[in-house]
Formats: sequence, structure tokens, C-alpha cells
Amino acid sequence: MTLEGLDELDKKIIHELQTDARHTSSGTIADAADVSASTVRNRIQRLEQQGLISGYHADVEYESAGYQLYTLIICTAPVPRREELAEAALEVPGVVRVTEVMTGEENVHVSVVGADGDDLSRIGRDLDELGLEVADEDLIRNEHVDAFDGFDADCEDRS
Amino acid sequence: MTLEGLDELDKKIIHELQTDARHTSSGTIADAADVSASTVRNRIQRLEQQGLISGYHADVEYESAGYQLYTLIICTAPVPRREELAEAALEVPGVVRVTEVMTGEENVHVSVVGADGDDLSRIGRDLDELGLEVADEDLIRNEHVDAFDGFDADCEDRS
DNA sequence: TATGAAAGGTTGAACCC
DNA sequence: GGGTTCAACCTTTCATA
Repeated sequence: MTLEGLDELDKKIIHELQTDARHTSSGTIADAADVSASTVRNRIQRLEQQGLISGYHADVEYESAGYQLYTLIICTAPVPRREELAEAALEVPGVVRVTEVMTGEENVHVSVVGADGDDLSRIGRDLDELGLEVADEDLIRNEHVDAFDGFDADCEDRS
Repeated sequence: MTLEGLDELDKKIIHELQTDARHTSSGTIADAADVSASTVRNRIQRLEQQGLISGYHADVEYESAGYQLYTLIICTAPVPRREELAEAALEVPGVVRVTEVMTGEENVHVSVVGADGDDLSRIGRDLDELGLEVADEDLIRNEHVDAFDGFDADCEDRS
């Protein structure tokens, strides 16, 4: 079954780019899928234009870079302003991700990077000044990411 | 000031790769930094080997791909088993990110992708069977990511 | 560690089916 | 839609300082 017009080739492309966006060439995917490299290039271009792939980025280990305080700040926003505040939070220096959740009090989760307590104090203050109430603040011990297996053709069966 | 031996060139490289890991060539960075392309390539290789850059991946808009249920599942793990369970959770089909937080009851945050309620039920059951107690479950309305500005040479001043 | 040069792979664009 | 061609670009490898 294809979702939203995504066929197996699209899914394979997404899966490969999710796994390694920089060292995977169109030709490699093309060989594995038995199509030409330009077909893969056309598909990638389409996926980017449709916004299905919204970007590519390097995963950085902040601790190794000397930023010991990779931290999750959980905030509460008034629902009508949630989206606006989430976007504003992204502009605060040190903020690397903002997740808006639908329900509950703690509806904006902000991931931030800091080198010391002063950084965190400033970020907390900045968020507060925007109108985000800081409900909780926790050091992130570890973060693991993985490509979504739903796009992996070799892993279709899910109980 | 350089952190952990990272100089301005390293930081610039990381920033560029965080912004667009696929369409940024060594040559482009080299021109902007007034060094040779080979130097940039050597640095990138070093950053990858040191584990400072741990990977590159495509950002996928799951909703556009037909997976309407991009969801945050907040779990509680016994502290001694937290890391082990977090890694195990990553293997559950549909799980795309696991964040371990240091303190508090809700110390494992799991981001999952599902097409329907059945997917979510299964994922919840799988996490539970691992030994992760599901404390809360929330639809993710939106997720914004941004490159860390601490690596951006044009943005060093932070109040 | 930074640089430069040559060979081979990769990309994007225009074009054809 | 998919495929071909080709010029421009990129990367790899190795040699050099």
C-alpha cells in the first residue's frame, strides 16, 4: 500500500536519505532499486519540492563539543499562542528544537544547548519573556535517533 | 574562545552541515572560510571520526507522508535500566527518537510515527513489554529544528 | 596539518520517449 | 512519469611542503 502517492521507490529514497543524507548518492539508490540515477534525482527533487523532505542536517554531539548542558525545557503556552510562541522560541540563542504537543499543560518542549549555568539562566529568562512559562527543566542524558522503519521495504511486516 | 579544541573553521563547518548537510560541498565552505577545499574535507573527516558529527539525516514531514500520528510518548524507566530500555525502545517499529532525561519520573521521551490508532496501540504495548511504563501520550502538533547558533561565527554575542 | 593535482564519481539541466 | 547525455562540480587519493 502506498501512502499519499508514495511508491516503493519514494520510500526507499526517503529511508536511505534518513539513514545517511550525505554519503548516499543517487546512483547508489538507483542501483539498489533497479532504476536510473536520474530517476532517483527527479524523485528526490520532487520530494523536496513537496516538502516531504524538509531538509538535511548533521547530528552533532554537543557534549563532545564542550557544551555539557544539553537540556530539555518543558513549557506551558496558552493554546491560542502556542504555535506563535514555539516559533519565537526557536529564535532564542541556544535553542535547537521546539516540539509543540496538542494537549496537556506542558505543551511546548524546548531542547537547548548550553555551556554553563549562565547560558541556561539566560535561555530560561528569554523563554519566560516571550510568554512561555517554564514548568520543568531536565538535563538530557542521551538522545538516540533512528530512521523511520515504515519507509524500509525490508521491514514491512508490523504485528 | 574555542571549545574542546574546536577552532573557528571547525565551528563554521559544523554550522554549515547542520544547516544543509546534503547540498553544502567542501568547496563552498572553503571559499567562505578562505581555506582550500582539501582542508575542509580533512576537518570534516576528523569531526566524523571523533564522533562530534555522528551522522547526517533527512528531515521527513511524516504528516505529509500520510502518517498522521506523530506522537510523543512519555515513559518512566527505573533509573538503573534507563539507558538499556532507551536503546531497546529505539528498536520498536515506529520509534524514531528516544531522549533520556536525567531526573524526574518521566525520564524517557519516545517520539513515534504511526498511521493509525492500531500502530500506536502496538507501540505502546511494545514499550510496556520492554519494561517502560507509559505515563503520557500526546500528539505532536509541530516540530521545529534549527542549527545551533553557538557554532555560527556571525552570532557570537549572546547577552 | 594544509595544500594542490589527476582520476573517477556525482549532479543538474535540457531533451527525448 | 522514466531515461539519456553532457558539462560542471565534487570527492578521493596521493604527493608535497
